[in-house]
Amino acid sequence: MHKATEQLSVYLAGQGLKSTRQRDRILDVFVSAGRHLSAEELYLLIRKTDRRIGYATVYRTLKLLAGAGLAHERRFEDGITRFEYDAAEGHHDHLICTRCGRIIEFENEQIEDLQLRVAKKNRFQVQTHKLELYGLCEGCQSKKGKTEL
Amino acid sequence: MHKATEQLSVYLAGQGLKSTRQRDRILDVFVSAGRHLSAEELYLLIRKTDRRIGYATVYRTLKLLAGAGLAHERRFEDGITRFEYDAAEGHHDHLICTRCGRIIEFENEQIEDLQLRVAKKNRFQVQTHKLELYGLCEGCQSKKGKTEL
DNA sequence: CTGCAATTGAAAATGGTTATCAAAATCATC
DNA sequence: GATGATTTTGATAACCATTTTCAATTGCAG
Ligand SMILES: [Mn+2]
Ligand SMILES: [Mn+2]
Ligand SMILES: [Zn+2]
Ligand SMILES: [Zn+2]
Repeated sequence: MHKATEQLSVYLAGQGLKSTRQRDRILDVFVSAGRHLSAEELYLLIRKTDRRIGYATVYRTLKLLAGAGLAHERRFEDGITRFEYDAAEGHHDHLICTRCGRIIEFENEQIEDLQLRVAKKNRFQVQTHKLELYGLCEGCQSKKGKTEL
Repeated sequence: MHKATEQLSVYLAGQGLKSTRQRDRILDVFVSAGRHLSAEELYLLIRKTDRRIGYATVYRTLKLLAGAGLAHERRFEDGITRFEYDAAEGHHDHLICTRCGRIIEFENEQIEDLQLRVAKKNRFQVQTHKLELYGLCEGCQSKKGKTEL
């Protein structure tokens, strides 16, 4: 039993919720993928080995995982909600290629500090934040053509 | 004729597009509002003095204004697209109150510089970026209750 | 004016996501 | 292991912001 599966069990038990084949399966495929996934992408991945899982269940379970702290919800500019497995590594932000969709992650303590300073100056109490840089990844800078996002 | 109206005329002429009562009206109300507006909010504002304007036209015209460089499209976490009039003052980012929806704008050159440094380190060519801090504005920090966004 | 391309408004379509609800599964208790 | 209250599931409909459609109207060059 992986760490994630264990964590989900604990969460479900604590909330008086039930452990199901679907929830275990969805979490397993989600964690294995190891990347940002939309509900549909995850649904299609799971379908490859298990056709007895409904679309709505994937949506519901992703929300559940987010509530359990196992997934983070991300909404980039294309309007599609994606989730990423979060093994509690800590916060990070994103570089998003507008041509191929590639996502690069980064952390920058200096920027985080400056954000808090800006908030303080405006007497604003920060709960969360979002920093996304859109542009061309290394591989896409040489190619020609229109963007994807 | 305001600066914005003038700018729209020039844009339309240059693109072989036509000047219409609707476009002038929408731009006028949009600029006068002086804040971030969704298509629906703008539609309702216009309705107060002119009932001969369609919903679709407001959507289309906002896109047009964005293309003309007169409006900036913003998508915050509530999923509704908003537009703000941009009198070419330059770029800014946002603090967004999750309780009352208030939007505070800020500019921070240091953060912008650090963003470019992060991009460079990842050999990423930045086109645009988005920095949003979500939390409680001064007035909402004292009050109790649930959030809006 | 005239003619034609651009524009409009009402309504239907779209697309991602959520709600509904009857059937099935889970699990504490016997 | 059987029972039964409660939760979960899957198919489908509903939702809702936005876009598309298309016939009627309008702008404007000639
Ligand atoms: Mn990430
Ligand atoms: Mn703004
Ligand atoms: Zn790329
Ligand atoms: Zn507030």
